[in-house]
Amino acid sequence: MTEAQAKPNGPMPSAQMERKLAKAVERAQQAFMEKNLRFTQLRQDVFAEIAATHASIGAYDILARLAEKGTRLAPISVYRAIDALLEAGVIHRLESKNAFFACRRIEHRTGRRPIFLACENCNGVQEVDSDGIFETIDRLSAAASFQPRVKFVEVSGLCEACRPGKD
Amino acid sequence: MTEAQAKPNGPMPSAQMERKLAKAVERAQQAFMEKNLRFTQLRQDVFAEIAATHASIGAYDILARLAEKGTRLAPISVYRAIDALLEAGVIHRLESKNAFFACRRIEHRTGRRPIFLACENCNGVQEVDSDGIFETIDRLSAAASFQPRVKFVEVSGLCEACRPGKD
DNA sequence: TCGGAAACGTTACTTTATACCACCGGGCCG
DNA sequence: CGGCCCGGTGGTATAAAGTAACGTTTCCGA
Ligand SMILES: [Zn+2]
Ligand SMILES: [Zn+2]
Ligand SMILES: [Zn+2]
Ligand SMILES: [Zn+2]
Repeated sequence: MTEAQAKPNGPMPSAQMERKLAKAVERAQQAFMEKNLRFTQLRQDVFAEIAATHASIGAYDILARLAEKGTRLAPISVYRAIDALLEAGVIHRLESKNAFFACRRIEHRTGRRPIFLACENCNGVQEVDSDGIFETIDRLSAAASFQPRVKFVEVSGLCEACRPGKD
Repeated sequence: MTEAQAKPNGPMPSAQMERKLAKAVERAQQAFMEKNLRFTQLRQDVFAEIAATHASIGAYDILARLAEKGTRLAPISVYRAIDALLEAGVIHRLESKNAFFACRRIEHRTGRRPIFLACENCNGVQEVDSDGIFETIDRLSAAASFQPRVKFVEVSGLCEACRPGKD
């Protein structure tokens, strides 16, 4: 896993990946500005690392990758950056895996919640529209006199590419 | 926050609690028999500890409570018991809290999935019928060419008893 | 009754996450 | 200008959650 210079992360041409990553970072910056939060260097570095994987990644993996690039950090620093990124809504937390991934849908930052489809093989995550699930949850909660605050809908399985019996 | 949770259902005489717990243990035993699994002493102890809280409880809390009663165990032993209890379907795991609670709906052992309403104040958990949510998830997964394996829907919030602004 | 599988004990370890305290740098008040 | 607050950061240490490895015991069916 040592490459000349750039991110060795997938079958996509490095240049194109770089461009996409830069765009994602730019969008993140925008999100921070809109919420009057500071997109510091550390936060940017951590976000870039998460966005670069195009999958879910654990806090300590981020730590390790940054370390490889010369940025040695304490875990707490990464977690603080992650907290800020979560607050800005530019990443999501995958509860079932204790991992994080970059949000690719701008509308999530305005309160709209998706559901997460997490591949057990490649760690890729799809965010798909909840199609009324959260409304149903609200209704069920109300019927149970329960006041919902945070709702998690996560599905673990296999994505199309990782599915067996297809070639 | 490991001690003395208020029960969602108010104070209950100790004798009655004992009786309820005994019943729960008995039902668990039944479930183990039906699945040809062994309801060993360790598993029974761990289950009793979980069922006694009437709320979600972490593995290390179980460990501590058993230790107080003279049963000193290694973490792995508790986790092995938990695995068996999960397999038998007599407890559920709350992914968003890394905690476990006793199932109070027999029908869950036959594949029917509920959604979980977890109180952030008292740690009580309600299991309510999913009312088609899981079917919706299946549909959304199919539309995304995703093959689901494990699904969970968890809601974190406040139960009726813990709700502010009501007395 | 004996042989293999399941359960358990013990030790050590990994992974995930937070507490605590000091410091720095920019905005703000006097 | 000078002192102060405050959010962000660095560093150390430690808590919390979960697992690997390996040997021993217990159970159960042939
Ligand atoms: Zn998103
Ligand atoms: Zn995949
Ligand atoms: Zn249940
Ligand atoms: Zn409550």
